Amino acid sequence: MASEAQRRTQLVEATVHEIGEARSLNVTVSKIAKRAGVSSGLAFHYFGDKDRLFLAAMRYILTIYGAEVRGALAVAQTPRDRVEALIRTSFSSTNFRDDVISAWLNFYVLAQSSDEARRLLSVYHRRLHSNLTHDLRPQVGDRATAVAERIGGLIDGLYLRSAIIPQALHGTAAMDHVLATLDIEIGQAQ
Amino acid sequence: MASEAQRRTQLVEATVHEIGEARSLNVTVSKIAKRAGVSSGLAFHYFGDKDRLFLAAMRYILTIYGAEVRGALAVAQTPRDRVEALIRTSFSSTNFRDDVISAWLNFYVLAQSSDEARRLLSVYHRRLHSNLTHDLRPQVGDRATAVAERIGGLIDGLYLRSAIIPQALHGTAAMDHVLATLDIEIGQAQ
DNA sequence: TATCATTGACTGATCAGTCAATCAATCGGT
DNA sequence: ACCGATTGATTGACTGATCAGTCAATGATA
Repeated sequence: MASEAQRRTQLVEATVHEIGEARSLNVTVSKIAKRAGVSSGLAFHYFGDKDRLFLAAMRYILTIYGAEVRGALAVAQTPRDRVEALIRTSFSSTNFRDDVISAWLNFYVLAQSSDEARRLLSVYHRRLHSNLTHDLRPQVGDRATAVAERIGGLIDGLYLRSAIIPQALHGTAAMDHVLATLDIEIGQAQ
Repeated sequence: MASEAQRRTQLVEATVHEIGEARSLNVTVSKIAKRAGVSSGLAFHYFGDKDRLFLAAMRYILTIYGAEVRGALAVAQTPRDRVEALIRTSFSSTNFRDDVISAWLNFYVLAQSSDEARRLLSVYHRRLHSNLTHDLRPQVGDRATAVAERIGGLIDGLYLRSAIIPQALHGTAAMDHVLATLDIEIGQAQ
């Protein structure tokens, strides 16, 4: 017998793996439960329904991403280092794992129809934006907000491209483009 | 009785509408057929299976987008105008219709598991990239390729954000950011 | 004994895809 | 003009499979 917390984690991780394997949200609760080594009944017992299991998986992904960002920021010294840390984290190997990519894409789709999913996604966006703005201000002053918007958008867009069509744009190249944009924006007259 | 071409178009358009309404690919062929005013059997008769109906819908969206781009380019005079036209078209009202947004997002998901969907998506990417590169070259010289990559990525990323969380970023604002980036990139020393 | 974890068989609903049958248009021959 | 035949358009009932969610029963623990 395991504690509720352990089971929830197992189920959530299994959900991410299954989504990654199916490359869509078309995964059955039974398969998820099987992968987690429990019965389907238990999944329903703890999460109520499939939607809430998906949302828990989304929170899990966002939590890990958030932790990675915090870790990277912790070792950064200058504001410039901190912005670079934010960019590099977005293109880290963690975020290029097949299941993580698939999860993100499907969460974007889910965000269209689920208020809670949209809320979670906008929390991520706001946090990234506020981190960027904070560390860009010493470097670009009043332009910080606008530059943060552009750097953030560029991260999302290039991530999307390199995740889906890696032949056309490797993750490393994508990251370099964002860093190049950062240099250009910082070099602008204020 | 209607011709095969007419029926195919009706079914494809109905598919886009249904995807837009469901905000996912979880739509039944029966509902699509009903919306198109025909029986489900006819949909299978013409498209074979659901996947091929989705791919046809994707081609339809990309064709319309391509036509809009061609139209906008036709009236543009200078290279700068042409790049602007490409950017503005990506944020046109057509592309902000709910069903079109939903279709795009779901096509990104589909591209993970369907070779044909990925192929279609990379055709779109290559075309945008080559258009951008061509018209950027007179303005930024050898940097054209890199700048095109960044502008293209920014378009995708900001489109995604403004499509999903319009409260955080209106489509118009998103477009302005891309145009601002264009100015900055052109203003760079070569 | 009381409580919590866990199972897995079961139900009801949904849906992709099939198929045999009907309906409409066209055409070649008379 | 008329007719049978051929071809293509169209239907919708049907099947087999899948799956979300339920629930009564069992196992473990304190």
